[in-house]
Amino acid sequence: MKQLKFSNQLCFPIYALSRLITSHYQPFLGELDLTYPQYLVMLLLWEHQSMNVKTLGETLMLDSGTLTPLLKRLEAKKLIKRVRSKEDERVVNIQLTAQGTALEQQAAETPLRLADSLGITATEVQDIKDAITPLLYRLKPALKG
Amino acid sequence: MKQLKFSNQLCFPIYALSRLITSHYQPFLGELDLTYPQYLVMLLLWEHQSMNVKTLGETLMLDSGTLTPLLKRLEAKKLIKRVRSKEDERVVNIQLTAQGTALEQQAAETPLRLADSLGITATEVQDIKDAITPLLYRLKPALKG
DNA sequence: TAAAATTAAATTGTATACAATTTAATTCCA
DNA sequence: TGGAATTAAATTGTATACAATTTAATTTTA
Repeated sequence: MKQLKFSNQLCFPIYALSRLITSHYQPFLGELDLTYPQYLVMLLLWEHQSMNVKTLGETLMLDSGTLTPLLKRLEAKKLIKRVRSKEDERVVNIQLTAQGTALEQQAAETPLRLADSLGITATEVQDIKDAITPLLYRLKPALKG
Repeated sequence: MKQLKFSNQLCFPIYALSRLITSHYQPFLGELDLTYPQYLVMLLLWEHQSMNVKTLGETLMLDSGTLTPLLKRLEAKKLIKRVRSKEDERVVNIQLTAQGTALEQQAAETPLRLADSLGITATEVQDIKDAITPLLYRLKPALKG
């Protein structure tokens, strides 16, 4: 097998699928005025109320160079507050505003609308997760799925 | 199942894995002075000698807004030439330079080195491809795998 | 055949990504 | 305990992504 043949690459389908799924999110996230990475941050905050930048970064595998400006944009939209910790002044805690909390209701249908848009079944979701999760965990042991 | 729970999302593992694999390419592609998207373009050109921007864009699922500056950077590195078609002046053909052709030799070990870096087996590669390809094709019928 | 529609790239503007460096705060430890 | 090492964010700089618009060339069609 010719290793350099484009069609033999594994990474391209993953890279392409990632962008393709993100584009399917766009109409729904557009209604919420969120980008996909912003939506991931909001998902985590709806679940945990407050997280600091480091923990967000570990969970999303994004560094402060990506997160700091992203969080400033969420703050500008008044969805979150960036509060420097009293105990450790190096740490910035990200907290939901009332508006940010309220957005969860509007986002409630997003996963189902996305699944419908992708035309994907629960079985297929599980098959894909089962196939890629071992690799993901092996490459990034710290990641909490 | 709470749909908005972060851990229940399908897209995040794909998004994270895509970036994680790209980061594993980095040391090898760095030796070639290529980014991952630039490497994908070079893979296609090594296989097809010449492709126009539209065809590259269809294959990689990238638009001219991404490709035009990327191709200008490859041209600046003297790996490709951008030649406007005589038959249809709207079309820009991308051709390998001698230097771009020669780079294929240096890149020859990249797929094996990546597989080694990921610690992935041929079986696992196939499982992942099998799991995601149907979805990829369904969402983007034009894509040639 | 000439205006209308379409097409291929390029351009513009916004938002990630990420390496590398910087800044400021905290922890280590001789 | 006080300087060295470490840590958390922010900053800087480069390179994607992609929506929307623009430009120029080609094709359609009235």
